[in-house]
Amino acid sequence: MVKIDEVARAAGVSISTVSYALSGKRPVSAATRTRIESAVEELGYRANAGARMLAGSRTQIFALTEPFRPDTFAPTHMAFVLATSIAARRQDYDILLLTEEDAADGMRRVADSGLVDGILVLDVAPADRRVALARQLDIPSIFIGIPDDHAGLTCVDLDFEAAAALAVDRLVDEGHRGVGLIGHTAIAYENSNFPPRVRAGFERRAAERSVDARFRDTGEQIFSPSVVRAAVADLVADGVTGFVLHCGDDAYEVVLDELARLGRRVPGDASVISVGATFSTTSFAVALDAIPLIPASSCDLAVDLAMRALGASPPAPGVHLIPPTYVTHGSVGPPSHA
Amino acid sequence: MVKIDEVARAAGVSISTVSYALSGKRPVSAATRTRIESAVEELGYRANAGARMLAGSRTQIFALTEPFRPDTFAPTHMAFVLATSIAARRQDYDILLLTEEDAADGMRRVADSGLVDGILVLDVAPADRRVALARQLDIPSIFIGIPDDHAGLTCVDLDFEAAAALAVDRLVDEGHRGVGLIGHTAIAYENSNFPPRVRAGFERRAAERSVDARFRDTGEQIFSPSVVRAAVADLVADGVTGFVLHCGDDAYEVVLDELARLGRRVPGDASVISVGATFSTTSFAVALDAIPLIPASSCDLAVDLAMRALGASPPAPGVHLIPPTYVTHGSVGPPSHA
DNA sequence: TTGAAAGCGCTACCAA
DNA sequence: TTGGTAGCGCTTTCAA
Repeated sequence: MVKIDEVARAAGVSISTVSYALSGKRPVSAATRTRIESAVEELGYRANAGARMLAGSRTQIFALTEPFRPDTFAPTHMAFVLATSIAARRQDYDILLLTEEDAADGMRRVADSGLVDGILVLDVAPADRRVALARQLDIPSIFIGIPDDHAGLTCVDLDFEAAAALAVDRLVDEGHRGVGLIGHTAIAYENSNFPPRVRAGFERRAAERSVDARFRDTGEQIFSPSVVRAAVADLVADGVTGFVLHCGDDAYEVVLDELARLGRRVPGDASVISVGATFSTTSFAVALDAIPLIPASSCDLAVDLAMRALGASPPAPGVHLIPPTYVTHGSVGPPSHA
Repeated sequence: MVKIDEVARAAGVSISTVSYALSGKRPVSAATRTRIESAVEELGYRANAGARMLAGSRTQIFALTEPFRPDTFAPTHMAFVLATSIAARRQDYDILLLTEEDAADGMRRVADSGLVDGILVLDVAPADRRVALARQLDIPSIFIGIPDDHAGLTCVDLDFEAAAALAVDRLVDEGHRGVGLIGHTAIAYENSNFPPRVRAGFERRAAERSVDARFRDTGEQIFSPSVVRAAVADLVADGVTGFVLHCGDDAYEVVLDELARLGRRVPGDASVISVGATFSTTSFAVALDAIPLIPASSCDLAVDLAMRALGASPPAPGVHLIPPTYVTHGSVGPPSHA
């Protein structure tokens, strides 16, 4: 382990100059900087993490808390973890995983020991126990997702309500008068924060546009193909021609298959829009129009907010909603009877 | 942030006594220990992580490298990350995530900066670039999975070959003379280390037992239902009555569905054994006998080896294979024509 | 059984 | 533009 004094000696400067050259917190002449940089390169110097944490004011680590629940959709979860890690590395930060049963213990531990500079909170529940804790800690927390009680918190998320409303608008603009939302499992509406928001946006905009709106979930605890088939059949029977999908990818398959079985062609007889998916919607039997949930968008912003919270003028707490974007793939058109 | 000297003052002892009472590295009288512990409790003291890293010899952090590839099976991956984190916490260690494109950069960075005490390597490829690096670093690396070239490395994994052999034995013992392995996608046999090991164990034992062995993958790059259906149909036509499944859970559904469509009842006409699954095999149409891959087994052992590698007498490098366990659920019986 | 104090390797203040 | 050095909050050696 080469230390800073060896670099200083090799470059013929003082220790402090090496430190400043590396941190950029003090001007260093070009010539000196070059000498230092090549010394660093040759010796393979890397500042000791512990010393840096102790002497400096930053640990260069963010904690990421994500309570793995059994009903968690793994691919989406992984995508967010990955996106967070990438966003953090871009700012020279590392991610420390907090996956204990009691996430609160972990948060308190890393905050009180000064191990991390901030906490990123994933997989937020409507009534999340981490909310109360975040308010107590003296390091900033950024929530990716929006708990019911978010006063004083900094939250980041896709504007799910706007996304659902946009989907309804798109369908109604096309002439559909009956729209249906195929949602997640019933339990997801209790454990997660965003399914209810999609449903609310969907129903509100449908009411505003005076169209008939139906909602069906895709199972009780876990996804059930038969529940999905029944839901699709019922909605079709009720005159729904515009479908909004906000569910797992396996449910997508079933919805499309059931529509086909019922003789409804997409987009001829039925139009379909995916809302809030992290997976590609182009590899199904029909490529689907989508208003995607892009993990990188949320995570980049979250890390950015965390960085700013550590800065001289921390931004005020508040909810940061990311506007939805619509991607066309040809699964939406006017209803056939129109 | 309460510091150690405040605890010392509150307990009426010296700083060093507090440190020793907390670390247990020096005997402390019961009375003194009690006073210190209550002071710690009351003040909410927690040792500063940076100071500990700098002064001590341990950082209490392990890095976990896991290059998220597009063909990674997310649920399994997540299960391993979670199991690793839990195992680490049990030893009072935290997990730092390394998910950069170039995992090697991350490994070198955390090793050279002394940020972590060791590295746990996940999702190991047969020809893994992290192998060469692990040999250079001066902190221990533990591989969860076995690369082709593992000389001098410490590796942990389920004994996949023995697991496949055990499945074959079970089927042959029951009277089956034709066995088929439904494997992962073709690309997984290049990118991952364990699918080839299952296949090898399967084919070797089948040869030893003089039964006919067939192998089919479940798609080229990604899982394809039609490929699976064709595979099952072909194997059935070829007289296979004993099926070994080592593939994604979505392929399981298709295999069982296709067997049903072909009029083959399980276990009456065909017997099925799951090998190396991390998901439950009891919630399919038929509950399946299984030789599961238990993430906790591998990860507990890996963390244990990492801890020992940091100890006074580090264990010699080597491959640690975990013996397979067979779980009966009623999907195996004698073939109907026997 | 306990205390005093010398570092651990940096950062950043104070000088020059 | 650069250097000297006092900490940062612990751990651990040396003494008592």
